[in-house]
Amino acid sequence: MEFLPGPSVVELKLEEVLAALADPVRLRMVGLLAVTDTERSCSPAGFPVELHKSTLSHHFKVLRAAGLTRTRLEGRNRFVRLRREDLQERFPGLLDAVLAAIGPAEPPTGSR
Amino acid sequence: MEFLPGPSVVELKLEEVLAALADPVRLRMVGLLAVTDTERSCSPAGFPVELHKSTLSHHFKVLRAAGLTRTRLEGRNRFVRLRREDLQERFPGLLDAVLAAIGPAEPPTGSR
DNA sequence: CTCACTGTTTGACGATCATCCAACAATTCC
DNA sequence: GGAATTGTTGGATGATCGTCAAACAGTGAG
Repeated sequence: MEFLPGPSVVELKLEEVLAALADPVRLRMVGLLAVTDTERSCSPAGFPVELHKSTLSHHFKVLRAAGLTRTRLEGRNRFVRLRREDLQERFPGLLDAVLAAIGPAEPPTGSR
Repeated sequence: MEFLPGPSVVELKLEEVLAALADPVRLRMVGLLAVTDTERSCSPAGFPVELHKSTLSHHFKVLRAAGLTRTRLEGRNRFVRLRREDLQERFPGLLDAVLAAIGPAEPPTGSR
């Protein structure tokens, strides 16, 4: 099981976490990840946002570099999930407050 | 008693609050304001940051526009304070978590 | 081995940001 | 009334950001 590198718990920086969350696209991605609190494929099916795949890749990288998410490799697929425990340990209550403020995100089952 | 205009509680936007906090200078300003949780003069004496006064003015404006602070006018002086209750009402736990994450800020009495 | 798929990287582009400088504005002091 | 004080504003500057397009890279399927 292989993961892409990211900061350890003690390396998490408040400013980077806040900066990563201060973008509407990434805030929505975090909200979607929080819905099931499990891994989610990086594919457009997993994140219904109308952006170029390179833009999504950029945002995934920012979230990972800030330490908000962990990315696992499986063949040519990437799976990403929130680092809720790590963030809770480093900045207690921060992510929960942000997720509560986001409000109910749309469920992953999309019946439009 | 006259205040500069700012958003009402319901007008507070999560992304703007996070964006305002995602800057190291503003994060420090918020931390300093939280120390005494009272009004603080906008003068350089109240905020020991080595920046141009127009830059401080810019940051005060961003904090106020995001709804993090309220600014009161008194002659040619400005006094600013955190809107802790408003932020707690709108985004429960968010500001407390941020302030806890900032850690102990230096006390306002400066005996270097 | 080639092609398809999933993502990443690089560069270009326009927009936004933080900073400083100079000028300006309102208030206070003498 | 003029000077000083406290801030604000506009503009310039360089840096950063989000976006897309094209090219690239690793893995899987046939």
